[in-house]
Amino acid sequence: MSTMNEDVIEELKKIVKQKGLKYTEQREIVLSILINISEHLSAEEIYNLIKVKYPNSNVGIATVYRALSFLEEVQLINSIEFGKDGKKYENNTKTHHDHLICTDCGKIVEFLDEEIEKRQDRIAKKNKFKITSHSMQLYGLCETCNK
Amino acid sequence: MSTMNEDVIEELKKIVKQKGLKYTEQREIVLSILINISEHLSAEEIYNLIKVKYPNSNVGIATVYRALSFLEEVQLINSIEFGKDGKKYENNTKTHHDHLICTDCGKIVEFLDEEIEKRQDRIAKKNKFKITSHSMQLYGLCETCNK
DNA sequence: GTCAATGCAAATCGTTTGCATGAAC
DNA sequence: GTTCATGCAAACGATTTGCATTGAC
Repeated sequence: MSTMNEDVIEELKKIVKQKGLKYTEQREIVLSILINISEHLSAEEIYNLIKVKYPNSNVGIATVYRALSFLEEVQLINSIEFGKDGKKYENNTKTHHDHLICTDCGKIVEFLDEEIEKRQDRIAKKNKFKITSHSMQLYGLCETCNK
Repeated sequence: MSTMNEDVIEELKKIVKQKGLKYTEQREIVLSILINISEHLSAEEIYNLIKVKYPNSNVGIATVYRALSFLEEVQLINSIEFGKDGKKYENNTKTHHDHLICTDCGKIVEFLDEEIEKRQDRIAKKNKFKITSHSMQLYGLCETCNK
């Protein structure tokens, strides 16, 4: 385990204590899965990974959903709506970015365009909206699948 | 009924015939609903509207879903993923646009920013993706809900 | 008459909930 | 010991499917 990962776990402990809640192995496991993988995972994929990586633990799918909601609420992870592929989660240590998604093989490329971000803010302002989040996905075929 | 609406119905008849399929009242009703309303509707909202507007017809919810898939496939309508609000449909007579969505009252503002569109294409090209579609939603609070 | 399209009910998928039990504090 | 979190199974909402029937051609 890297130092960074332990930091996030410490952060979780702090938040849980501060909220007067209880620190459980299950929440730590769900967070660990997302910290140690760079992919975007669905709740079910996380559940399956837990069964592989922590075979001695007994974590129910409902607990995975509950842990994910909690972790998102306290901003330790993010969720992204991947259209027909449903909701996926990623850890929140990375900076904001959007996604380029191959509809054939599922490959995902992350990108960030400052100018687009600025223009989004401008559009919101023009329409008197206070933006809380945005979601932008470009769907298409990656180089390999386009042959 | 305006001339434009009848045009779209004619288009549907043409497509159905060309594909060797059958022209049914149900498909026409679903398309009519979307043509005559400027809102974004879910499958269930369309189903309920049919019961109100065409009380003598007997259209099942399954047929609504099947008609929507078909109409989207032949590009007469579009669907948009509205995050937690699910999938919604709109007719395809309008030009491409994105959405600004109020998470409180559900208000939707459509917008188009040429520069953003251009930059999206550029990002795709740089990553050797062939874009087929994109989805961009800005979520936030509208003026009224932000008070 | 043929074959696609329909209505209905059952099935499915992803997610949430109620509740009795177990674990953290 | 109290209270929160869990596992399990049942419930849920949205969508899909199987199948016998109907309707377009």
